Amino acid sequence: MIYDANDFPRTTFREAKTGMSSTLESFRPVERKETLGTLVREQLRSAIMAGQFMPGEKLTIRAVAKALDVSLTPAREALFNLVAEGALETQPNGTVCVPEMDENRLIEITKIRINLEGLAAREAAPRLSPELVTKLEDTNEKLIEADEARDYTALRTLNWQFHFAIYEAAEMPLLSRMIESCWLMIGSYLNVLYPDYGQVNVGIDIHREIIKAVKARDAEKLEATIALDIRTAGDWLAEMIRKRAVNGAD
Amino acid sequence: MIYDANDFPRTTFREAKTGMSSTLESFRPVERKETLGTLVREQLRSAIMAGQFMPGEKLTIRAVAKALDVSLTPAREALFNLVAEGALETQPNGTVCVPEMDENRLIEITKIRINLEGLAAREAAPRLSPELVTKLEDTNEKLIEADEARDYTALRTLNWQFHFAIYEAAEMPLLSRMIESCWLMIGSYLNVLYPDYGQVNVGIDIHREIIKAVKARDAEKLEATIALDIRTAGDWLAEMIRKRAVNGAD
DNA sequence: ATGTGTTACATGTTATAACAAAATTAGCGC
DNA sequence: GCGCTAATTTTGTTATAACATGTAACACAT
Repeated sequence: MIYDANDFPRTTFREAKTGMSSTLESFRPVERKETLGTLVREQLRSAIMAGQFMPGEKLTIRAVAKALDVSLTPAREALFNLVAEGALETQPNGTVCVPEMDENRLIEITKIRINLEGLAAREAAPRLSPELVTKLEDTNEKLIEADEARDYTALRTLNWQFHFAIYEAAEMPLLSRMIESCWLMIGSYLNVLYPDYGQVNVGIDIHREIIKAVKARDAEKLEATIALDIRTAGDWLAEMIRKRAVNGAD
Repeated sequence: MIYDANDFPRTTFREAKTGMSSTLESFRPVERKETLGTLVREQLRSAIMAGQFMPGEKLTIRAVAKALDVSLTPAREALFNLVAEGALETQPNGTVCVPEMDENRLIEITKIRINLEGLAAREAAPRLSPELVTKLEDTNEKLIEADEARDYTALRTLNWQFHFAIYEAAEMPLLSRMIESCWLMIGSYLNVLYPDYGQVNVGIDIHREIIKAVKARDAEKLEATIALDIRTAGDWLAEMIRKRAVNGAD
């Protein structure tokens, strides 16, 4: 109930192993049974990404275990994995909580994002295919529709898909994962700062520019435009944080 | 015995919360009691960093638990936290193992490192103090001594301290942590590829250049020199991997 | 000797119980 | 009402047992 699972398609690391008999050639290796710990972690990941937790909110092991009807063991595993990933924090007494966002943290994450996503853009540029362009245009269409429909949940998912479609083209799985972690770190704050609005509605023009750069396979422009996108979102969030501080919201 | 703890000083994330009475101003928050899971994780981290595990080596939960004389719970927690951090991997059946290093992976990590550590260098540049310069010179002295004494364990620790002294100056804890993860990912291979040699002995000249740049607070030169350092190490490792592939070592 | 089926063992997964420490609440005296 | 103490509850930590699954070894039949 609380932990509503959205589908931010996660980059996977498991490759298919080949080598079967002739008639069974078309078989794919059976999908690995997901452990409870993994399932819990993905649920939490989606909830964090969707901003369903308040900054500073405590996530007690037992509460998570109860909410998802599992024992303490997988709940604890999931929480601490997210801590290790940087998405959550542990307080001195061991309690896991959603990290607070201050301006310093936001600035740091923004700088890291510009570097990491810039690198992904540069590396992806020479590998960008016409198929990807159509996919991006398609995603952007849906994104605009979602924006007009004020469906900000879908909007956020589509924004994710838009950006990671490019980053995946770089074929740098470790890099993708790091970028993902960065998104998780800021994802927590979107809904808090914008209970009613999305953060990317101003970014649609920038998305058009990104698509142009992808079409042209212009690495420099692509990187610059993505950096602009990140910076814009960062400035926006920073302003929100400042407002919040002035208003004394807590 | 197997899991020999070296001291790669870990960047910590627990900031001191201020707001004490005047006389107790100088007090530091009491050191958090380490949990078994944390201790196991740090032991494993040191062992990985020191390259004490072979690439592909399986780390079974029970073996770790037995070696450190703890139950399965903290051993499992430690292993999976390192997986979440990217230092270890899980096989399809859930077994945790040290990731294999191929050239693609090495190239990817090297690119990421150049970006991340370059960012840290740029950000650190304006904050570099004369005290840091002396510290770096001191560390480099010891490093040269360790190199001459062929004490490659000490050498690696000192190399770590040298680089992270600069990165810490950037005061970007999240960035430091990401860089740390990168070092962990390549650390595993150093001893395997160089059972008898260190990898930084050629880097001492570069270190001198780094110190020069730090003295001059020249952000561009610092970044470029660090990039050179990373690239040099990467090329060296890549060559080793190729040799190993030809020799068919496994 | 090879292939096959069965058994034994190793290993990951998860729930539970017991414990300790922290946080909260209740109670009491002033 | 305020402050302090004690009791209660909450919460994190860890060990253990039970279970499921995967792997290896072994015996047996062809």
